[in-house]
Amino acid sequence: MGEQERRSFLEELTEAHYGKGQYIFRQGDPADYFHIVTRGSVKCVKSSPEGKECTLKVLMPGDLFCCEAAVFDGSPHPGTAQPMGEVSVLRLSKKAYFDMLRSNPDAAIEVIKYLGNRLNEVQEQAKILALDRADQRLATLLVNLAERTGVTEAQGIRLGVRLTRQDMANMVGVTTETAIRIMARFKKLRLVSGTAARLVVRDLPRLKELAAMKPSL
Amino acid sequence: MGEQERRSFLEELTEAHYGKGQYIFRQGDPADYFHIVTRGSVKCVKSSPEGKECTLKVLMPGDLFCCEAAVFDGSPHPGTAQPMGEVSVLRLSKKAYFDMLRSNPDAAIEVIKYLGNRLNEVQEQAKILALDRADQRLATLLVNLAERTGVTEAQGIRLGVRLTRQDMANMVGVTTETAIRIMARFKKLRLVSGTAARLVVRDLPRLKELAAMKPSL
DNA sequence: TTCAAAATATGACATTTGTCATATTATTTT
DNA sequence: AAAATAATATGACAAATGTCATATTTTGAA
Repeated sequence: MGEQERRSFLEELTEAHYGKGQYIFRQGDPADYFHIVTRGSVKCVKSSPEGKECTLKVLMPGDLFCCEAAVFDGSPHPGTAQPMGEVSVLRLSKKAYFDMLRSNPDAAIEVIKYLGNRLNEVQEQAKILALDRADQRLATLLVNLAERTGVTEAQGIRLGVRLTRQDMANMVGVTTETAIRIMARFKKLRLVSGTAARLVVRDLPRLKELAAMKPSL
Repeated sequence: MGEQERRSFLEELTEAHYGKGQYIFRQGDPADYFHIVTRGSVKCVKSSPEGKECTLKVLMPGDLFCCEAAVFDGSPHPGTAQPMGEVSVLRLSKKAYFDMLRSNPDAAIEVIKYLGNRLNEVQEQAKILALDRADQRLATLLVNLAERTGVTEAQGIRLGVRLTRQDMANMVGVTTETAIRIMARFKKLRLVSGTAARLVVRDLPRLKELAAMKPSL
């Protein structure tokens, strides 16, 4: 890649900031940009015709969200991207993204790797939704978040994202009430503590067991 | 890409055939090849520690199955690839695949497009597993298969894949009994007819409605 | 601080789905 | 054709999860 080309990509790379209550894009919007999270976290949400919502993924800094299919074939965004607090993202126009991939095979391979990982991740998630009970799915979620975003503290691992029971419910495909009841059980068993703003995983190993176990506690 | 290079890729491209009862690869196997289906259909299956199974996707001719993450970072196959009847696949070694992507940006972009579409597909599937009832999920499955593999006949659209109720159950995350009961209901409503070897969708529009509808029939 | 809104909690009950047992019907194989 | 196997069917009951109502607590904003 020549200097010229590199400069032209950089010119098309802009940073955007979003806050609570805003949307980066919404389900059905035209897909004109390729995005990269640089600060904060972003929720990827899909909603059904009846208004029920499901959170597919929490993107962290470094994550791409391109909605590839949409960017390439001009179809609308299949879901909504919603900031969780203050967020910054880099945006690259469709054309610049495409040119970059064409002229930079290494970048293309990185994107392939990234998409491959995401694909595996979602397939694992689909398996869990298809086969596991609600409490197992919730345990799996807590384990993943603890490992991906957790900060070790005196009492356990504090999650790096603010998550209400409703958020968790949307991530594992249950109602808010069910999520609340299961979390109450987990709290009683000293597996977790705290709520939304300060959620702590106190017993990772037992949560992991529970995620793979038959009988519900 | 020079003639030399092209020839070297082709040299590494071999065709393999599989039949009923065999495996193309199994969950946990090392991932050494990139595959393309050329004939027949292939089931992608994941199983849980307790032995329950879930079918994530039926691959048709033209589909890639590379388990990208696995091919790139040397991790084991995250699932099993199982022929449904007689199947042919092209296999390309890891190294040849990688070289091909590096030297051929257009191919890399095609792979990115393909993976992007797959990602959307699985995310849609996850949404459905998270939010819809069993009968809606089954209706969605029948609609998709009718549109993807169906052949129009006098009585309706005949599916191009052999699918037992158990197969369907594994695809939508319910037990075999539940799939049987729901299919019995669909049959009574004249939405479908036939079993495994000869499954016919008789009323696509109503199945589509049902897939998006609140009350169960 | 005080008030309003959001989040968590809990009970009673309905619905959905799973489990297990057993029977019947198709399909393959011998 | 007969036997064996696989697939479909159905009932009775148990377990998981959803729904709706309402209360309490926590958090954030005026």
